[in-house]
Amino acid sequence: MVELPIRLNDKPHEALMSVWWTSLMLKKISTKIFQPELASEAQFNILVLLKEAHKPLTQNDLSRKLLVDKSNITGLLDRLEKQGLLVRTNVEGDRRSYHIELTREGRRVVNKLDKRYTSAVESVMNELSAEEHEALISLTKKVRSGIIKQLEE
Amino acid sequence: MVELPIRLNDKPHEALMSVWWTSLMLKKISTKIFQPELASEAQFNILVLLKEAHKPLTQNDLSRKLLVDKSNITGLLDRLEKQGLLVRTNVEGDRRSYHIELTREGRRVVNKLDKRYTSAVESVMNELSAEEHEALISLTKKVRSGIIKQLEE
DNA sequence: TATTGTTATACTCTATAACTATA
DNA sequence: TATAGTTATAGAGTATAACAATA
Repeated sequence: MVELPIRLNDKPHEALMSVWWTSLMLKKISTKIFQPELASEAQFNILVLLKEAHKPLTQNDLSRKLLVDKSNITGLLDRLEKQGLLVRTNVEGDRRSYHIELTREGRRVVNKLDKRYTSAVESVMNELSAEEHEALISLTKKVRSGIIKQLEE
Repeated sequence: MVELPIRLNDKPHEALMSVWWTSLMLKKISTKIFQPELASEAQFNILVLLKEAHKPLTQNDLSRKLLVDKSNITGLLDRLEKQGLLVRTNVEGDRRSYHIELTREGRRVVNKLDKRYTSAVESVMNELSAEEHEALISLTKKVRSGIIKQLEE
């Protein structure tokens, strides 16, 4: 799996597939890391977003940031709320919306997973130098801006 | 979404998350590209693997190459076979196994999607130069080798 | 009229374990 | 005993459309 499972003749395609397969593998280890506290990466993404946000987020905010439809955000939050990791609170001035807030337990869990996750990340990313980290950031950012254009077409 | 939705203080983590979010976006466009012929990226991965393979593949081969459990390969192939895109044929000398082969229709579909996919890839990857393609390939390969080590721990 | 969130529906994928047939 | 594939099950994510309450 370090090598791509297929051979490609053109480099742009190979580069994209290389990103793709890397993320597929990332997904495999992430599943291990998040268990047993969380069921999925989607749940982790939500908790991290809530943790890092400097202001309260609505379900709509989460939907836009995570590219997940609002109808599915409802279900994701239901499961996390049921586990006691977050709560919906009323928004003053807009009775249609909720602010999503981590509970104390939610904060504990996300911090714990973040540690576990960060240590796995360190071990993985030790393969690369500081310059290579920078390069990878800048290259994938370019890929994303290509994707944005593609999405707009 | 060109910018990561969260700010990170350390570069290795940022680099990994950048790969992660890029793949999340890739997944979004891939869903568009595969429809209506295929239901998922998992199905496309199987067809591409079959197309590129230079020898017949068994379900076990697919399972190992795609990191998908063999029990789930069964279901994936069932759906693709039902659509007439592939067939299971007996393997001479091992009555436990099947060789999975694309049908004429399967070949037609994978070629069609591959074209659609390739043209989207080109448009996305035009953002990068030839040298950058090479760099991205080599960097993500390093990340994968880090992941392999992590998986072995 | 537009927006926020919910409900309903119907697939698809995934993880796990127990099972059959064959090697 | 080990291996290839199937079956069964339950949980989780996704896409889509219709809906209620509020703005």
